[in-house]
Amino acid sequence: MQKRPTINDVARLSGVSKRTVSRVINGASNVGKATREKIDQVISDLNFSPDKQARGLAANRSYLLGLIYDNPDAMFIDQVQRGVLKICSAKGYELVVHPCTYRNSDFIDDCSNFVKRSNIDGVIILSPVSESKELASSLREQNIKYVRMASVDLDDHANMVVSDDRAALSDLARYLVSLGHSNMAVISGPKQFCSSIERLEGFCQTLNLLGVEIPEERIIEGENSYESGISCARRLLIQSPRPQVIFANTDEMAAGVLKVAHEMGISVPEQLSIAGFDDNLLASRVIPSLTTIQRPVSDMAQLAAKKIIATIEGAQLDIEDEYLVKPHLIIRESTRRV
Amino acid sequence: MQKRPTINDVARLSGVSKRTVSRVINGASNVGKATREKIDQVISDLNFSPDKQARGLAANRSYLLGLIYDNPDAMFIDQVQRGVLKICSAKGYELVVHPCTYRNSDFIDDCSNFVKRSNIDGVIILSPVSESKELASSLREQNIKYVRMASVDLDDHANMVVSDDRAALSDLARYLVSLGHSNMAVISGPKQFCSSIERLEGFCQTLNLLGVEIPEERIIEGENSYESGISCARRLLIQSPRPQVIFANTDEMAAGVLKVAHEMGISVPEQLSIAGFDDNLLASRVIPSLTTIQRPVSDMAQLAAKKIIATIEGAQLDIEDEYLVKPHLIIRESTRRV
DNA sequence: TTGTACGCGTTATCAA
DNA sequence: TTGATAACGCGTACAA
Repeated sequence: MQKRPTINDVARLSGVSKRTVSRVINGASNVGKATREKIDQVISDLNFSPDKQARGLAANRSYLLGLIYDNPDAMFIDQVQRGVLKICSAKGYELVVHPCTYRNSDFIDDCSNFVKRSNIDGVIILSPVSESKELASSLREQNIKYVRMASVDLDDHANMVVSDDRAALSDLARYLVSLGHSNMAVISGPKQFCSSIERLEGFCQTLNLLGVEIPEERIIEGENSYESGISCARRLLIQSPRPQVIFANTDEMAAGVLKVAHEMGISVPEQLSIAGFDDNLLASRVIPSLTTIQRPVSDMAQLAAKKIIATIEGAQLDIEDEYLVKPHLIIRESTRRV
Repeated sequence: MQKRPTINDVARLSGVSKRTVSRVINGASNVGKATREKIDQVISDLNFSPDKQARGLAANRSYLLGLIYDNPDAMFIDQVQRGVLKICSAKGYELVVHPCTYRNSDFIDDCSNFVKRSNIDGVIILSPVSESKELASSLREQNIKYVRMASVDLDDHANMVVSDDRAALSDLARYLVSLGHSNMAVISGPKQFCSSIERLEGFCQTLNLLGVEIPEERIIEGENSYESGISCARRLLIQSPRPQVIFANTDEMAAGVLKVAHEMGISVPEQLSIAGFDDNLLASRVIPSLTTIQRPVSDMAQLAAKKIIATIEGAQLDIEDEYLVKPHLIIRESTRRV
């Protein structure tokens, strides 16, 4: 096993100083054309690539990107990771993951330590952790660049990728009304998350516009989990008259509703329409498959990666202005005309 | 924003040389007790932690662990990542992820480049990529430590964590026979994966022992996906007499079988018992919920992390001998006595 | 038990 | 356009 070539080897073989090689590596403009070509040749002959450690030590950069999240949806996480990697590995960055626990009291410290220890150049934060003002300001203090993925623009657009959940739920509302429904109920997400509010409001406000009102007792707060979906559905489905539509804040909860409907002998979608959010793996596998809302997760992740890298490298790109993406409605079997 | 403290600051404030501080950081034994305590005090006062880059540059170590995989089961990936992190972040390592595409022709190069670029100290490889002899030897050439997670011990035990799928399927076979079944069918995984073979053989051999034979036309090869489960189930469920049990190599495929049974009006589990493998999210959400086999994924991941770190740090631990874990049967609603 | 001095592979300052 | 040379923060022969 031979040792990795260094910048010195390149310099020696090219007959120039390593400073010049360094210039070529970093794409500086002030290098003679012939010199540059010679060096590029030697680099590719040697299959040389600069050592990240040394580079980081000298330039105070690690070429490492962090990903912070506390999200139970594994499929979402996986899509984000792959999306981010598609961009960042092409630009010479690696991705370091850091799942955490939002509700823990040492959550901020835990994340701060992570960015400190790992020396990452920047970090992408997924919802719902991304909604934490404290985390964002802690990172700002440490002078760590970040991009937050969320459902509301709670920061400079350069630091945000937002999914327009509100608009998506407006679409869902319109669709359900177009099916002739008016007797609806909602299992919302925890009210402390902006995303829950956005979705709930987007849904209800559009319904109001269309002349449909949801009575207060038909809007209950769930915890986004399957079990929570089950217990909320039980409370909703014993009301009389029984709701004919339930929108659940996550597919997991929608699956819980489906389960309860099945237990109670309520047929879906004949007697009850159900809609979820996420386009989780479940959504297409469950019988009947779920009408739901799909965010362009990979696109969002790629956008976030582009933004964080642009910020780190100090590029002044138009990309800073691009920040809003719109989820779209996926109609499956769980919803039907009355 | 103040600058991070360095080893020099610690040395100065403790009134010793940095060589001694270095000894304390790295847990060398030959340091006076009083000196050590003094230094530890200063370190915690300053909230000092050694810079990974500098450390890596000097010692030729990066304190980075890699994770290589090509597995469509996001939940599995997520569990592995969290399991690995539980161990490695406690020991001062970070986790760098690298999803890849096994069937691509440049797969080996892609992974080699990854370990080279990222400077990781070691890598954990998940199945089915872990079954690649070529990847393993390529890593060995590059002198990168690795641990492979698989269903067969295809390497030194120090480099392996194996899940005894064969034994688990033996359990499933016994269980199904105990329910009085004998009329069974199998949708196996792709035959080029060892895991598919292990599961199939574990199942069939135990059945044989118990006097149950599966005719050849009732063992068909799927691709582990939902769609594949659907097409295989169609072929199986038109056979007459119709099989009363189908074991599918993954829960995804089992969900496909469930779907087809539903379409054909075959009630599960009354007329057809179904079993899967993975304990995927689906398994407990689908109606009826799936009898399946669960691997102790987090335990396996933690074991793998312990092993890779032990190898990197040259520790001669007993942990090298521990390598086998056994998945266990989870009985749910999709299987029933005839 | 402790300390001195150098090297790791890069970037950056300053001069030529 | 190029090149000596000093950082960067830490580990480690070697010496005391």
